Amino acid sequence: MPRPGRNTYSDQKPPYSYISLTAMAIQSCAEKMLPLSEIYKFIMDRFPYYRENTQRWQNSLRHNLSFNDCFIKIPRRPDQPGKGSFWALHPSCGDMFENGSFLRRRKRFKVLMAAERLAQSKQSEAAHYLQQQAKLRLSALAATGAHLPQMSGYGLGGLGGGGGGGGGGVGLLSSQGASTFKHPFAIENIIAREYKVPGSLAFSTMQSMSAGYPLHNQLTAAWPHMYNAGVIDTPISMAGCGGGGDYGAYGMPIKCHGGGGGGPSLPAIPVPIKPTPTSMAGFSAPQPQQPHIPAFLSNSPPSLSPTSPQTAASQSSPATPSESLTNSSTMRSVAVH
DNA sequence: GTTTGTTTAGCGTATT
DNA sequence: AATACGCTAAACAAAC
Repeated sequence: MPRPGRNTYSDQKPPYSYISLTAMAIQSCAEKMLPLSEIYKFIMDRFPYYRENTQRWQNSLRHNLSFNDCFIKIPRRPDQPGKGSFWALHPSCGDMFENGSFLRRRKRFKVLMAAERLAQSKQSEAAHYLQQQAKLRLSALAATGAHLPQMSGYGLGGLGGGGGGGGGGVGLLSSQGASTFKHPFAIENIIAREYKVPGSLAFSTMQSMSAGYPLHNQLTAAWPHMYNAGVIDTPISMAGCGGGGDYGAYGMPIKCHGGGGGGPSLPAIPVPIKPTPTSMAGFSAPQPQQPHIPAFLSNSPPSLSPTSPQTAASQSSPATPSESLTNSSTMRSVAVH
C-alpha cells in the first residue's frame, strides 16, 4: 500500500477504498451523515485525485453505498427538500478494517439479526442475550446521554475538554470514558495512523475499538422531540447539534444548519433501507424503544491527526435520523464476519 | 435533464 | 483453487 506524503496525496490515488473514503466523509460530519453530494465534495476537497474522472468514481461510490450494508440511507425530512437521502454508517461497521488496511476490508460487513444468529444456537441463550443487551443499553444511555453533547462519543467532546466524559464503568462503557472514543473511520484514526502508528499498533488500536458507535446518541440528539413526545421512548434526551456538536472530526467547526440548533424540524422517518435478508418474522425485538447500543464505548487512545484541518466537510443540514432506525432491523442487527 | 439510488456483471487482486 | 473483496461499467428507475 502506498504511503502518501504528508498532508497531501497530490494526484496519487489515495490508499483508501471507496468505502473508507465514504466512511471518512460521513465521520467528518458532525451529524455523522451526509448526502451524496457532500460525500463527493469531501472526497474531492481532500483528495485531488478524485477531482478527475468524477463520473467513474462517483458511480463506484454510489454502487458501494447501495451495495454495502455498512452504509445506511436516511431519508430527508419532508421540510428539507433536496436531492437524495443522507448516508450514515452502520453502527456495527466499526471493525471492518480490523486488519488495518483501508484498501481492503477484513471481511465484508453484513447485517444479520443478532437474535436470529443466537436462535440458531439456542433459544434460551438468545433470550438471555437480548435481556442483557436491553439492560446494557439502558445503562449505557443513562451513563452517557445525560451529559454528552451530541458528538462527544466521537472524541469531539475532547475538543473542549468537557463534553462527555460520562464515563465508564457501566456495562459497555470502558474505563476510558465515552468522550475519547473515535470511530475507526474518523479521519484522525484513518489518516493519523499513516504517520503516527506503526501498523501493528494501529491494528491493535483498531481492534480495541468496538464494533460500533453511538448512533443512537446522534439520533436522539437529532430528534429529541421524537423522544420527548413519546413517539420514541428513550431514557435520554440530548441537545441537538447546536449543543456542542459544532465540530467535525477534524476539529473544524461544522455548520449545523437547518434544524441544527432548533430550527423547526419535523423528522423524517428513516427507514431500514437494507432490510436484512433474513426477516424478523416470528421474532419480536426485546425492547423496541431501547436501541441497539454496540460496544462503542470501548475507546481507543486519542489520536491526533497530523493533517491540518482543511474543510469543514459538511454544511448540509441533514434530516435528523429517526429512532425508527434504531428500531429497525438494521439496528437490531449485528455485523457478521 | 440531472442527480440519486439500485442492481447486475465482469475483471483483477488478496486472502484462505 | 476457491473465495472474498474492490473497482469499474452499465442499465434502469425514481426523484428533483
